[in-house]
Amino acid sequence: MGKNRITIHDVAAKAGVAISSVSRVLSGHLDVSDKMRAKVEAAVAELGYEPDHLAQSLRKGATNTIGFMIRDITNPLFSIVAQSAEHELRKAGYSMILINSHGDLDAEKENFSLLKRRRVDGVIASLVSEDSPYVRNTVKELGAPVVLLDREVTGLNASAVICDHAQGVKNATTDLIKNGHKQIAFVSGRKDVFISRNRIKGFEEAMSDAKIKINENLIRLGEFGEEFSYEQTKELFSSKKKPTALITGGIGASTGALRALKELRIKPGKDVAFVALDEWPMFDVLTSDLSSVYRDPEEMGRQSARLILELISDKAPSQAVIPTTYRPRSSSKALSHA
Amino acid sequence: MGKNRITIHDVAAKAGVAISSVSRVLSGHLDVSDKMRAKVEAAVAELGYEPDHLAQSLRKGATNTIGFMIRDITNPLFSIVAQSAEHELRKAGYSMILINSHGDLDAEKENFSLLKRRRVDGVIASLVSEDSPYVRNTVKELGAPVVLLDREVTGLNASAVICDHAQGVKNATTDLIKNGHKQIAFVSGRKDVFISRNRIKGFEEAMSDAKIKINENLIRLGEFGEEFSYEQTKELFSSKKKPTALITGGIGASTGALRALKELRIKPGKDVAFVALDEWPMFDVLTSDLSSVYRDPEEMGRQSARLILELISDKAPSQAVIPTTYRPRSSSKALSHA
DNA sequence: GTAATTTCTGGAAACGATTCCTAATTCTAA
DNA sequence: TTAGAATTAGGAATCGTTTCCAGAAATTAC
Repeated sequence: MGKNRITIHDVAAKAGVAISSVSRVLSGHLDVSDKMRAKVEAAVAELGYEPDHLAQSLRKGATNTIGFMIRDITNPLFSIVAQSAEHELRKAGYSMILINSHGDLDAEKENFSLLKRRRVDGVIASLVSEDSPYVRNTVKELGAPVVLLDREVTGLNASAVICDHAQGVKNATTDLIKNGHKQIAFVSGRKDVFISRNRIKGFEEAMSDAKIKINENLIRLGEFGEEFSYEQTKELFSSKKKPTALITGGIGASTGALRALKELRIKPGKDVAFVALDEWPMFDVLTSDLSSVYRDPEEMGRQSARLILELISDKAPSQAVIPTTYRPRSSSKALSHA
Repeated sequence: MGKNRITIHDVAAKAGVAISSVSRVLSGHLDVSDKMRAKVEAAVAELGYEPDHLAQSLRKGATNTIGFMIRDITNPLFSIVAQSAEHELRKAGYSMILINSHGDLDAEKENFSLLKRRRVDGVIASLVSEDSPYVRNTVKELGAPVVLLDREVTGLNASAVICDHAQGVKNATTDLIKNGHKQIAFVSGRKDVFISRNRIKGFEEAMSDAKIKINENLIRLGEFGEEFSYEQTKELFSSKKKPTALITGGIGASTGALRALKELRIKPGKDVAFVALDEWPMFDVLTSDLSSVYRDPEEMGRQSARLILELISDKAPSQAVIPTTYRPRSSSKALSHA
C-alpha cells in the first residue's frame, strides 16, 4: 500500500547532504547557506516530502493536540462550542481529539488516562461533576493544562470559561414578575454543579428583589436530561396549584418540559409563561415565539481555545466570562391566572 | 510540571530487568516466565507506569487514530453520527480526530494532508463534493483507508455508508399524491452529489408511477444550507401558481423553508402539505406534527466505524446501506386547493 | 552424563524526526 | 601569512517504544 513513505533520510540522500541539514532548512533555522537551502528545497519538492508528525512529537515532546472532552456532543450547544474551538485551534496548528463521556464518571476518568497516554498538550473539558475529589487528582496527574467549561475552579491549576447565567436568569425572572407572575417553577439539572447553582442564584435574587417568597415546591433541581424534566413538569402541572410560569434550565430540560406540556395540552405562551435557558438551532423558526436566555456558544469555543493556548505557553490560569442575555418574546407574557 | 514522566526504562531499572522484558510482559507475549511477569507487574504498579502512545505508534506504524472529517459538525444529524462512531471506535481502541471543512474544498484538501502527516490509520469523511477529480488523488495519496458517508464511490478503493433516500422519498411522494397533490415542490442541495440525485430519483419514480408530469419549475436543486432554500421557497410561494405541497431535502433546507413560510404566514400542514427529509433533535416536540423521512444517524455512525475497522484489517471495501422510512404525520394531509 | 531441544532473557537496531556538539571551512584583521 | 572569529555542515545522541537476534539457562531424551 502506502509502504513507500518518504522520510527525511530520502530527502538527505537525494540532496546529498546530512539529515541534520535537511531538518535545519525545514525548521527555518538561520545557520544555513543559500546553496544548501536551495538543494534541500528542490529535493523536498521533487519527492513531495512531508515531515512525520509522530516523530516530531516524540522528539519535541509536544503533540500539538488538544483533547476535547464532553458529556454529550449531541447537545447542539456543545457541538457549536466544539466546532468553534476546533476552528480556532487549527489556526494555531493544533488538532482536536474528540472524546465523549456520556455523562458517566468512570468513562470520564478513563478518558483522562487515555488523553494522558496520548500526550495531548492540553484538555478542554466539560466535566460530569466538579466537586468529586477525584477531579483534582486526575487533572494533576494529567500533567497537561486544562480548561474547564462552565465549572468553578477551586485551587486547581486550571483556567475556565464560565457563563454568567445568573444575570440572564435574573432579568428573565424579573420580567415574568413584571408580567404578574408569582408562582414561577424552575426545572434544571444537578444542584452540585456551577451552572445550576448560578442559574438558581439569579432566580432567587430576582424573587428576593421583588419581595416574593419562593415556593420551594416549584424548584426542581435534579438531573440533566429530558426524562427528569419531563416527569417534574408533569407533576408540577398535575397538582392543584399549578405554576403560572416555567423556567427550564438547559436544552434537555426544555425539551422534556415542552414534551410534557404538549401531552397535557398546555400551550406555552398561552396557558403558561415559559422561558427556556439556552437556545438551540432553529430556535426562532421552530418554537412559537419562546422567550430565552441566550449565551453565545461560538464565543465559548473561541475563549476556551484561547485559554488553553495561553496555558500551553505558560501563562497563568485565568477565567473568561461569557455574558448571557435575556431575549423576551411573547411566551413571557402569558397572563397569570393566579 | 509533569517533567517526571515514567518510562519503560524506569520500570526496567526498578524491576532489575531489561526493557525488552518489560515490553514483553506488557504486550502479553508468551515467552516470559511467571517470576519475570510478577517482578515487572509489581514495578509497573508501584510506579504507576503507562506506556507512551506516541512512541508505540512510531514504532508499530499504527496510531490507532481515525480522522473524522465533516462539513459541519453543527448539523445535528452529523453530530450524532460522530458521537456514535466515536463510541464504537473507542471500544476497538481507537481515538477520533475531529476536523471540520466548513463545506470548503480547499480546507478539505488541506485536512487530508493534515491527517496524512498525523498518520491516521483511517478516515471517515463526509466530503464536500464527490465528483471532483481531486478526490481520487487525495484519497490515494492519503495512504490510509477511507469510508465515505453518503457518497457514491467510483473506482476508488474505499468503503461507503450510503442511505437509501430514494425509497423514503418515493413513499412520501406517493402519499402526497394519494392526498390529492399534484403540484409538489422539491427543494434540496447540489445536484452533483449522491444524496440529492438519490432523493430526486425517488420523487421522480413516484410521480412517474402516478403518471403525473413533473413541473420542472417546482424542482429547486442548488445549495445545501438555509439561504438557498429560504429564497427558493419565497419565490415558489410568491408566484401565481403556488405549489400545494413541499418537500425539503436536508435540515438546512427544511429550516430555510420553514422560515420563509413563517414570514409568508403560510402554515405547513394547513395551507400547504409539507414533508421534511431528515429529522432533527426534538423533532416531534417542536414541529407541529410535520411528516418526515427518517434515517438512523446512530446506525450510520456504527456502520462507518465497522467499515473503517474492516478496511484497516485488510478486508475488501464494501458498502453499508441505511434504509430510510417515511413517517407520515398530519402535515402530509393539507388539502390541495388546486 | 552428554547432546539436543526448548524456554527465557538481554542487547541492539529500528521507527523518523530534532538538536547538541564538534570540526571544517570561510572570512576578517593584524 | 597566520591567528582568531564567525559560519556552516555533519555525526551522533535522543525521544520511548517494539522486535529481531543471539546466547544463557533449563529441560528433555538417550
